[in-house]
Amino acid sequence: MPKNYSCFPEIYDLVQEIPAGEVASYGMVASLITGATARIVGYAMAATPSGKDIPWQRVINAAGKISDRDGAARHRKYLEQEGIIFSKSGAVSWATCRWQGPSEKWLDAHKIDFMDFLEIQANWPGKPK
DNA sequence: CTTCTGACGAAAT
DNA sequence: CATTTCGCCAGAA
Repeated sequence: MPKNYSCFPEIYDLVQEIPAGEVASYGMVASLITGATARIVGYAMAATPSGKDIPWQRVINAAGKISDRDGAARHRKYLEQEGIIFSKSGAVSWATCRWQGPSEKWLDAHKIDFMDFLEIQANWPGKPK
């Protein structure tokens, strides 16, 4: 497994914008960060520094499932404690708990035009009507 | 340079 | 739904 990517700090910064009770996919996070891909975000979560208040558990895969290896059960438990509901097949409902995106403050700080953001957001999973 | 390997994703079956 | 296939991309060996 790789070690350090230059975009990790930015990824962590964005993940901290996700509130309890909501979840995002690796791809969603990557879509807002230049140079990042869903895979890179996955690596970042695996290397999340402990004790820095980074809600890594709120980032799951595009299928709405936990794609963890060993700590899958623990991962799911954390989310359930935050109010996330899992279906019988083990997936969350994007329509009800999907993160809607970062604050405008974050977008501004990272120089992302709001209209561009809306375009990106429109392609996120489980498009809420 | 080549090959392998992922906390991934989308499309096809 | 679940599985398979292929695309993806930066490190490690």
